[in-house]
Amino acid sequence: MSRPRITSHDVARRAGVSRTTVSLVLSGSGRVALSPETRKRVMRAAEDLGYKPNSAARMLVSGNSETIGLVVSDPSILLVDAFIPQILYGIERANREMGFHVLVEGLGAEERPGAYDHLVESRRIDGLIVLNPRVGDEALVSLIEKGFPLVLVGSVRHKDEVSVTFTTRAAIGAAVEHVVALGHRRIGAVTFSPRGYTSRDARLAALGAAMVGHDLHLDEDAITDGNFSAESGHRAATTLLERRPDLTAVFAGNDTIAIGVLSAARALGRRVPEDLSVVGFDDLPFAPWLTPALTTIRTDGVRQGTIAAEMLFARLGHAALHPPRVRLEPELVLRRSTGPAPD
Amino acid sequence: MSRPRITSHDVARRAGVSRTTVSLVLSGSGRVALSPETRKRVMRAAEDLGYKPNSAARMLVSGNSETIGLVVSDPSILLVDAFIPQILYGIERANREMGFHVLVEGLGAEERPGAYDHLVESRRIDGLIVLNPRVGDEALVSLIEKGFPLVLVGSVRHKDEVSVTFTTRAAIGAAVEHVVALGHRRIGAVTFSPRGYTSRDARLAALGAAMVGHDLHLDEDAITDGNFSAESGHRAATTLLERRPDLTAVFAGNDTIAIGVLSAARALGRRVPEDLSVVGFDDLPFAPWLTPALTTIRTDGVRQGTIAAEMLFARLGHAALHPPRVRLEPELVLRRSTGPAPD
DNA sequence: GCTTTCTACTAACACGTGTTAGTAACACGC
DNA sequence: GCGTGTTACTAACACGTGTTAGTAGAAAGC
Repeated sequence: MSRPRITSHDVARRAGVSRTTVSLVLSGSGRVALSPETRKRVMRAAEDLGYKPNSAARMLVSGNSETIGLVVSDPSILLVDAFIPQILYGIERANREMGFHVLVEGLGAEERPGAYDHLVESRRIDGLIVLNPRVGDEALVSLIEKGFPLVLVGSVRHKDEVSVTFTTRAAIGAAVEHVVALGHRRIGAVTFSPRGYTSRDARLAALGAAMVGHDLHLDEDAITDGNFSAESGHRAATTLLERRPDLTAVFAGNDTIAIGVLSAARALGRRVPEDLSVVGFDDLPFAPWLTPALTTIRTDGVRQGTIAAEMLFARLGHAALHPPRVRLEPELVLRRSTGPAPD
Repeated sequence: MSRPRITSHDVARRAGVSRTTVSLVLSGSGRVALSPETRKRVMRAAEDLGYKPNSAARMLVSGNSETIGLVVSDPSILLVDAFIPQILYGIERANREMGFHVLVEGLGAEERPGAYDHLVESRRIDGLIVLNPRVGDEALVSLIEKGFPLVLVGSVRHKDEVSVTFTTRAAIGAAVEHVVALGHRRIGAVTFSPRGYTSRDARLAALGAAMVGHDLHLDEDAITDGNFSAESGHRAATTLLERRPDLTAVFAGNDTIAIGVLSAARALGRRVPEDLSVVGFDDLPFAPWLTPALTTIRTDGVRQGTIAAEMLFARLGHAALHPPRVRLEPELVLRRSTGPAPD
């Protein structure tokens, strides 16, 4: 271990040229003329010695780290919700293709003003992707206003933010249409999180709006909040179904919550879909294999992650420009957890 | 944006001392004497200016990046298996506590000899944690033999490896005991992956051994291989149950696979647990909320990740020494998916 | 009063790279 | 023969930090 590092100096000596030449060959912009023969010789020497440039030195002089930061607002969500890994995968793959690295950083519960400063100011990263941002995160807003290269997976409703989100109106509209067509009129919801997470609020608003379009109303007491986990979904659904036993359809905030809803329904002796229809959100890979197979709204987390990464590369000048806000369109997937309303 | 960076030079000027003094105050080993008053003044100046040391410069001179690499052997597993996020969470949290950063790197399908060299030789990371290593990964073995600080979450059965794994004998023994006590004698298995992943092989071997202890035999045709996803579990279980309709109990390679097994059983008209008992592995957060609630073997992924990180810190000299191989003991959790064997 | 020890600080180097300005050699045009 | 380019290369600086060797001044020892 700790055998002496090979530096560009060693390569230069072996190739019989100056260190400058080595640098120009291996990472020069081509603005300086070099004979093809010298080029070959240097590259050969580098290859022979197994030369890998020291990234710290490179960062120092260039100012770029070829690394992006990925901030997971509340990392404990990782434990229970399978959606984040999809996004992570998309981001990681896109970065790998660009030769970039991904630094994963969790934020604790504390959201003090300087939360991101350490990462940003230490120049460790060139840009940032923030997952599940919360409206009102001041540290985040200040970073946006400073103009730091930043992409949100989600939204904080800031005019200058760059973000990837999913529209909800059309798909939830279609889902409501589907459920209403099956005869349901008393519809409830179990969200995936407390208030403040924009996509929770957006999904709920879209549900309410779609119901109004059918002369229905989403009652306040027909909503209970989950907290990311299946267990929280089970508890919230139990509360909901005991308070409002007349409900015949429930929209779950996401598929993990839906697992809990299915479990709660079963525990209360309600058969799905005969007595109760359940609609999920996300279409995670396990959704078709639940009992019963879940009707849900498909969002493509991998794509969302990939696009977030591409938008960031664009801001860093490495890719074609994107519009500042990308909104993806999810899609209704019909399976077995929705059926005709009971009489 | 891009306002001039604040360097230690600026802090020095403001505090009226030399740059050296600033460096000594903020990160010196205390071997040089400094008056308390100067200390205060420097710290005050740094605070006022919001000084954050440039990490690249620091890395360059110190040789440490305070970053560990986390290699996910096959990142697409992220998409379908919820166990990896548990480990990731544990690692991330431990690193955050130590002030370390985590660089996540996926390996493509290609496993050429120099797979890890880029990360290691570029000095971007101080140490490495490898998830789901595969026996026979030469690049990995060569890294181990070079003595690079490396911790495996899993094993490649190398004599010098440092690894965290789960024992399987006792817990699987208990599970077999439980199932046999319920009257089952024809037992099958659906693995979570093809051959070559050590924990697949270990779980299968432990199952076979435990069965022998009860004068039973795990037939070759009572085993089918899944491939991480619930879908693959469904397919493999369907094949298995059609080939061996006499089986009354099935061990699933993990809980995600178990989702598929439950789904397949239902599709074939086999009730769980009345007609078929199912045992999972991992006790993921959703396991209690499946239909029926899953009997499974609890492994603590977060703890595994935390310990892996601590072992690495130990190797880097930042923490107390660990034994080179830690084996955690999982625990049988009884729920509703196992019941008396049908007559 | 002279040397010695101690305190508080700093000058100067090192880390390994990218890049700009500059040079030496040579060809070319007139 | 002299300026003008062109080609192929290199010396020297910059990036921002950690650390060692060294210095000036004061205190202490005798």
